[in-house]
Amino acid sequence: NRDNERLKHTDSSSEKHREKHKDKDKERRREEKVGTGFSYTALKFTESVFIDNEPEEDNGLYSSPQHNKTSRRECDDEEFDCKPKKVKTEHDKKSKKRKHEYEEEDEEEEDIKPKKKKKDKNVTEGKKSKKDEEKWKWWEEERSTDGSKWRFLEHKGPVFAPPYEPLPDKVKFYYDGKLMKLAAPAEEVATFFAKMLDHEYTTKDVFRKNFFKDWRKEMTSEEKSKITDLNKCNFAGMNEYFKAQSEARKQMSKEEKQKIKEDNERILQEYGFCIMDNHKERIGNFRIEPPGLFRGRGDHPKMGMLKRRIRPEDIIINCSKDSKHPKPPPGTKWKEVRHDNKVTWLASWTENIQGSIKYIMLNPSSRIKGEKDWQKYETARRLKKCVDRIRNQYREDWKSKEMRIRQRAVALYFIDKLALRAGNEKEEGETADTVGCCSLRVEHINLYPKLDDQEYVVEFDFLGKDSIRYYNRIPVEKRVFKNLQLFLENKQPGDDLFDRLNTSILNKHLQELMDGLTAKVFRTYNASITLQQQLKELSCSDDSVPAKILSYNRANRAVAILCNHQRAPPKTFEKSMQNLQTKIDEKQKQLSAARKQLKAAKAEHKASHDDKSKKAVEVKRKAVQRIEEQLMKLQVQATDREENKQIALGTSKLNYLDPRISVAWCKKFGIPIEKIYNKTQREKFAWAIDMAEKDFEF
DNA sequence: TCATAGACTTAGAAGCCCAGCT
DNA sequence: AGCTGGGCTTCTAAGTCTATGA
Repeated sequence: NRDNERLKHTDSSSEKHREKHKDKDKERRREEKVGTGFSYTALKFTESVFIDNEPEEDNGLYSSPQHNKTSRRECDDEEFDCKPKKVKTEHDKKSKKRKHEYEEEDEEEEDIKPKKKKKDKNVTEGKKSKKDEEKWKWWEEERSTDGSKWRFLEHKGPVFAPPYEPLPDKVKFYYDGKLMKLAAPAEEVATFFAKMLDHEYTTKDVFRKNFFKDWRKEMTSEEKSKITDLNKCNFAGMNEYFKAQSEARKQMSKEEKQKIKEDNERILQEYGFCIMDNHKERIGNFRIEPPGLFRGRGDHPKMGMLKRRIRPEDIIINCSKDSKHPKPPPGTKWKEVRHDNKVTWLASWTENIQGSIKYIMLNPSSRIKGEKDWQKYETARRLKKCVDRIRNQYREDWKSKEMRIRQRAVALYFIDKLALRAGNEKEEGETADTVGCCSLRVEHINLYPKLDDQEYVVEFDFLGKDSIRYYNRIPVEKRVFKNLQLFLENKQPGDDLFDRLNTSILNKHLQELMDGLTAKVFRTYNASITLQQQLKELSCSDDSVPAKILSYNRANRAVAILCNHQRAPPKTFEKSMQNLQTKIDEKQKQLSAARKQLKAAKAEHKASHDDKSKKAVEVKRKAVQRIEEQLMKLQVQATDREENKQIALGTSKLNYLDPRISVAWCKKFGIPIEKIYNKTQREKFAWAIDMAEKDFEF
């Protein structure tokens, strides 16, 4: 039912509504709190009103959201848990996987310098320590229990964006038809715009307005007085210059390219790694974001604003006291150097568009990220154990006489059934207007008591994270439907659907249901359980390897659809599909030709019965078989690609699917892990690849 | 209790790069 | 040898959720 059409931008006609009523809502809530005793909504929830409206009909049976059919209800099952505080005991008791104890003191010096010489003899110096680090199995070691994230941290600080290089004089900029030479600051900002000329961003009103406002701030007073209208600016010369530059870069000789590559590699080796607790770890983003024009997604009110250049004076460095502190570039200072081992970042700065903090952190393959990731899936597995109880509970709560509890229960049902995000409140005017579950507004749903042959259908249509459209029509249980009707009463399109609920209330409730439970755990849980279920359903051990992989991708796709992970159809999609089809057609022709030959060979053999013709038949038979296989492979590829047109598998693979499910599947069906995880993914999921056996159950 | 700051995960797009083709 | 399509990597925005402090 899902309409895949993307819509990254809706008209904002509802905005005014929203603004108006948001205030009203808040007032209403406040009023109630202050304690006038009751509000109009509270009044409605007397028992009698309730019973009148809703005859009991709960038979206790329902098909659980998604496909999960676990019958286990116990939540206190003391299986392996990933929480640091519990690790010690559980490790000792339960985990057979952790192969050796971690002895802090002894290891202090060992691993910084590679010590395992045997295997590394023939490896070059640079690769030696890397090889060694790749093999570090942090998942077999103890975890800290005191909330500290590390004991030792040393790094060289971030790499700054290269300074601005003024344009050569031959590059012309015209204002109102007249040649103008800009001073460096204004010129730099102008180049940001000029580089984007082909992008549709630059045609948008908001973008242009924001850009122009910020650009003018960089101008000299003389420039400022002259340049008053963006429409009179001619950036074409600059634009061409940059195009020529990138063309020239492409045309560079092999040697030049090689040199650049080597330079990059050197920077990576110097700045791309840090030492955390005796291990060399890869840093995720060691380069500071260069200045440029802010590109928000969807209808962002701040698009086009100038993202200013970050200087050493903006940077806070985090490292251990007893480490070699990173040096700021000559003649500069850090904003601060601190030693906070309760956080994982190495450096941070405050960004000027939203005023939020940006961080330099480690790569997903690092221990610190991996542990957290592992823990995330363990929490989701704990949810699996008690999800039935929680589902029964929220179903009960649909009948509550308290409005806030009903809203909470219906919202939770959506989060569970549809894998919606929690939906924090956002500051208006600061970001694009997007919503999640708790922040849904009346205008985002439509109710259909009957639609086609289905009853109680809810239609969702809203922009979610990244302004990706969520569109779905889904039949719900009658009680949910009735509740929604109630929530909608006396509301305007811009009002909150769940006016008595926010993410903080919801998460507090979830925390009471299960330790560590928050809204997003449902997404992780439902994604992973769906993958496991789909894999079970779709895989067939008799299938060929490509067919099995198609099954895997389909299972992955089911999850991506559940989580609404969309992508813009690749620009070259149609063409590449056509190319593939041509290949298939050709292969088909080849096949029928080969079959004909086989037939002829058979006839020949029948007539002569000699050895030579028998061999010929065999040869032809083999050929037919080979071509059939090739054709099948192509057809599978085409199917896979077609089905994937607007669906992005990467996000779920990377963030929602317990990698142990995939690893176990590979082992069970004899698929090499490389077929489903590329190098980066294998690095990130090294822990899972190492520990999951074929019988792993999520 | 509430708003805000801070830390960290999740997200799609853009750009790069290289295998496989002509 | 050059071209090109597509996968991989990088980038950074946009979420979630917790901590903090008034």
